[in-house]
Amino acid sequence: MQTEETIPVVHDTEKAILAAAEKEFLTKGFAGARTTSIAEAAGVTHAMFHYYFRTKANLFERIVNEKVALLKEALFTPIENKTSSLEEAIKTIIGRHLDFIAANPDLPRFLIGEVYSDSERAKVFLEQIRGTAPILLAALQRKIDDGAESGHCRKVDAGMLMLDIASLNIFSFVGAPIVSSALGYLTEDMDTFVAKRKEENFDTIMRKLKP
Amino acid sequence: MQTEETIPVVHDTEKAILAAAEKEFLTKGFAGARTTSIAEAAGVTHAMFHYYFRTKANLFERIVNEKVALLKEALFTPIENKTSSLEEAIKTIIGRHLDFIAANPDLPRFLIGEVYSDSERAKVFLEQIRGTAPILLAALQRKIDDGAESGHCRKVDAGMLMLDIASLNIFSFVGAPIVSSALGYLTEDMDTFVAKRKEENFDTIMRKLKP
DNA sequence: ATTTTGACTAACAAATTTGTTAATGCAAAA
DNA sequence: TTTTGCATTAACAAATTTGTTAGTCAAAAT
Repeated sequence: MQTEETIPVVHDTEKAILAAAEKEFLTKGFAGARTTSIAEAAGVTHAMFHYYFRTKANLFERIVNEKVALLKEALFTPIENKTSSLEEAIKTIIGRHLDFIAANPDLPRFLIGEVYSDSERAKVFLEQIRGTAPILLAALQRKIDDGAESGHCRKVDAGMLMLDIASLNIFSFVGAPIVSSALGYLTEDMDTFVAKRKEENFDTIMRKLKP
Repeated sequence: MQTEETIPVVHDTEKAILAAAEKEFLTKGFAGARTTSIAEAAGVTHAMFHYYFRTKANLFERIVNEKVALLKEALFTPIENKTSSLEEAIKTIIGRHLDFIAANPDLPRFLIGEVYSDSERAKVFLEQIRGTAPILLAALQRKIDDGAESGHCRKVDAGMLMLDIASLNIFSFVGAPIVSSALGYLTEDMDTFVAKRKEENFDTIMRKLKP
């Protein structure tokens, strides 16, 4: 039995707590999360929580940072490609955004809730947004202006367009429990729904751009 | 001094607690709200909270019910008017919705958060939605189908269109702190912003409907 | 062989938070 | 005038929740 696992397996306790905490925080928010519940879900003593992460606020901050880094990476990778058309650029932005949300369906609601209820705690998030969003917006505005000059599209404000895109993409998930209660369909599998919304939202935005 | 206030002025304590609780619950959610903070904000002893409302859950439920009734009244008043065109109907729906959100800017985030974090507590909300939304949707679908037959618009799904409308309207407010961080404008006064978005969203939806 | 190190537990402690209760004062009814 | 009922307070109680600490145990280092 010494063939497998000669490599030290160490403790997965820390990872278990991290995973449990992520779920607890994302679904219940900081105020609603209980360190005892996290420990219990991780299958360890609650003292272990403090042993590894000291305080609740500590672990919370760590998880927020991790998630924000993920978001930043997914969304704010430049689409500067000179050859790509405005249409392709928008398709890329919508696609990336929607795929990311589908992979992290609890994140939008979580960030919205935390940013509002405590401007201090999720400050990192706003800082990251403020730091990187203008770059993406400037690039998009340039493409729109170019398109407008050659008569291919209307000259719309890139910021407002991004607000439209964000609204359409995010609310499909954030409002899901409410919408699926009002309508019936949405209970169909998520992949189909995401694919449908991706096309739908892209169409909506392109129609808004047409002269 | 007996000229004024011969009418019994009774206690405004109850009202003060109600007002403070509404603010606390709407901004912090059930988990984040503290009964002591509510009492303090209302300027009364925290025992008064329990004297008038027994439990935290009690008062919470009462406020949710009140808000949901308000929402229902604002949104689900029929637009059945036979004479009105599809365009007018949509303008009415968007206008009503956006005005209501502007008057209750914390409500969407609150409902979304509570519905998700505790499906039991804000159950009333989902029940109201399920009861009344289909009526509005059916009426809207009829108008769309009529318009499509006479070639005035595309035959789109009323549910999906409502999801678009809800997304565009709600997220303008829910995402406000985030968006205003990414962009600068939005710090201008709310009325101007609401008026702008109302037009903008109406335009977006009408473009989606055009053949 | 013994010392040390790190993961871990159980028990405790402190603070917060919700809820209760007995006592007080006061205004209207009896 | 007495009594009744209601709003209010202060103090207490119970439960929850976060955080600490002294000590155990096993494995690695010396």
